[in-house]
Amino acid sequence: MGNRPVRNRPVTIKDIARRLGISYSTVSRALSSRRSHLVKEQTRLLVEQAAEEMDYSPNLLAQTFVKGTGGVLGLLTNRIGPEITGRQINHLVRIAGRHGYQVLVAAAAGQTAFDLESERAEQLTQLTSRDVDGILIQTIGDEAESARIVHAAPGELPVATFGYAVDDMTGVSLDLASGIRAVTGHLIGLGHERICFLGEDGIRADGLPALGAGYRSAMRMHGLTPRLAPVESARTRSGYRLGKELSGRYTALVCCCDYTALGVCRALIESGVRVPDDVAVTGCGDFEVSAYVSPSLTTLSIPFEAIALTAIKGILRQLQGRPGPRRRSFKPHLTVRESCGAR
Amino acid sequence: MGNRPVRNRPVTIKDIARRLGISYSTVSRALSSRRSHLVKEQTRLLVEQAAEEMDYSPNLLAQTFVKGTGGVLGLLTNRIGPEITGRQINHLVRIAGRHGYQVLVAAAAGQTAFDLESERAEQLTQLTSRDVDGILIQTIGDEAESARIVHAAPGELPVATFGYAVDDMTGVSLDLASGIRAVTGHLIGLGHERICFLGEDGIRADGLPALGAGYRSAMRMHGLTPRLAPVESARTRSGYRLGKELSGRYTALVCCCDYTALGVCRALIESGVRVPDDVAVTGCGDFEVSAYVSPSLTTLSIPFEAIALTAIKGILRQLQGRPGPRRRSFKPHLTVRESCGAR
DNA sequence: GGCACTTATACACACGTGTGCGTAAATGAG
DNA sequence: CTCATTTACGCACACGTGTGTATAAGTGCC
Repeated sequence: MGNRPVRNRPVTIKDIARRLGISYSTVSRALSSRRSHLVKEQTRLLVEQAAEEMDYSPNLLAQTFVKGTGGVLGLLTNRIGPEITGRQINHLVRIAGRHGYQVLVAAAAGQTAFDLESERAEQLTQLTSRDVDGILIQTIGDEAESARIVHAAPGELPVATFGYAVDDMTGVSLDLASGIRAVTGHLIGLGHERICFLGEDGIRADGLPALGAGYRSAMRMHGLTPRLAPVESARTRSGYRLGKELSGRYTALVCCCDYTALGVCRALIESGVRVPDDVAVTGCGDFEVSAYVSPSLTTLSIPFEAIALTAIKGILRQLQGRPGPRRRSFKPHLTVRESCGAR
Repeated sequence: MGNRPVRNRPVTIKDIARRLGISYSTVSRALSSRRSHLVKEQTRLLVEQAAEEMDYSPNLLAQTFVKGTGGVLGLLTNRIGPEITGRQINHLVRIAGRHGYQVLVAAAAGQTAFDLESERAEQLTQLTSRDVDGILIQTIGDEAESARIVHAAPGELPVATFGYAVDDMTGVSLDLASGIRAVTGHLIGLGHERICFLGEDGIRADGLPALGAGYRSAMRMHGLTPRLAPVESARTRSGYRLGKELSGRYTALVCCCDYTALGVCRALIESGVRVPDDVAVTGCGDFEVSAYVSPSLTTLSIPFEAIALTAIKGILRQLQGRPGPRRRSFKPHLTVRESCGAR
């Protein structure tokens, strides 16, 4: 890190004031004050014209500094699959932009779980110390960090989580457990009994781990013994490997991610196992391609865009002075296609 | 909007100074100055201990304000496919985070092309007026805005474009034209003559429009007449529609995007056309699923992560005072799989 | 034309931090 | 013990903008 970089300083309101021979507070009022009676109409016009000519643009950093508000939302992402995270960032940025906000993205890339937690806390304080107007927190996949997050997020700063519910904070949660129960139930209804779940075996009842829990509860409800195959990551490659191993041992495979499912399908097909005739496969997420692959994928449709929109609405609501936690839960929707053999 | 939000003010160096009965400039030096001889070791320890106890964290906004540098990179995205943009944002955020930077993302969502250009300019000045340390500009797909971008980006602020080359600015470009020539040439080598390109018909020789240009040049080189089918967007749905229309009129379809290609494949298969036996299909991008669908997709592999890394390296280089434009070009790599019938 | 009153502008301080410079304290040498 | 030198700290200003308050200028009224 070197010293202050030398750049051609942009014009400030002081420059405008100097040129017009007036004080810069007058310029400030002329440009920013809504109550027009504080500055003479003629002066305002002069100032605006000069600002235009001198190509003035306000220093948003200074404005944020003094006003404590500056049109930026913070976003703390989570290390789940890059596709989901990337897609969510994209949605959030677009929606925020529509409301006049830019998005400051912080990512924690810790190696160990502990590193990751403390890194997330660190990133959060960085966001707050930059005086963002609100913070969006993606909460899926990591364990037990909610308390720390809540603690790190200071009192009145608008915060919205999206992923699983965190205590009584404003946020958007996704009921993955009920969704995966629906998927599993659907397969059972089709006559399957040897059904395996491919994903991480979660304890907690929400977030990504909820998938495993939901699967187990559905199996037990029908008197079937649950079988879980742990997956390294929610990627195609990982599903492919698992598909090679599991080939032929089950009649149905419930995957924690569409990419996992697609990898599995490929592996099965290469091994001469037919999908869905020999083995049914389901995914989770309903990615863009999932309706167009062959066989098309039976999966859980997740309203990613609605979730992003609702999270941002939650922030905006708090910014408008309507506080109080406001929780909203989305249910994923079972989309039946070819890969489960139901049609 | 609204007045300054009331929050529990975080502790400042003044609070520490008050508690210790010393001046706050001493506190500032104790906490930030690298040259240890400016403050007594004992004082430094006292200050650090107090800071720890009071849970002090520096106001990054104020630091940025006074130093002109604050660990934030700006990113101006482009409205190409949400998948590519999302993925690139994800890469950039992760890599930037690894170097201690957060990323401030600005998105322009203009409806008309003109709106979009002026919005991009607006977003750019917003980024600079927030004193970001550097700006990453995604340049793919839009026309003729390079001049405006260059103009809007002030003198010495480190800037790196990625996408196509912009004048003599530091950046990363992607030679899509040569890539698509390789794809087209490969199909011609397989004996195809009735080859259609599915994408936008570009004039400019770089960026996404370069795909059309590259295709045409390859066709002409072999004495074949180019045929172009315009695509609405680089999405599966759009490819699917086109696939229904074109079914059977060509022996090979060169698509501008993997998603387009997958949509096309689906449409063809539904119509009873076999891929690759009856029609060869190729994509562009080599997305995560493309190796795992059936038939697996012959496509152009684009080193998205390397591009992101190189762009950020370009910014860091300038920040370390090694200026001067530094251009780097990547060539996409032809990845032959099943959908073209070559294996 | 003087007084009360409105209006438009200037002055000064604030936001939190960094830093050049002056100065008091501490230290050294003679 | 005195003077020169180093060391550690405080003062004051800066970054660019917003805003409360004092004040000068303008206006109306009798």
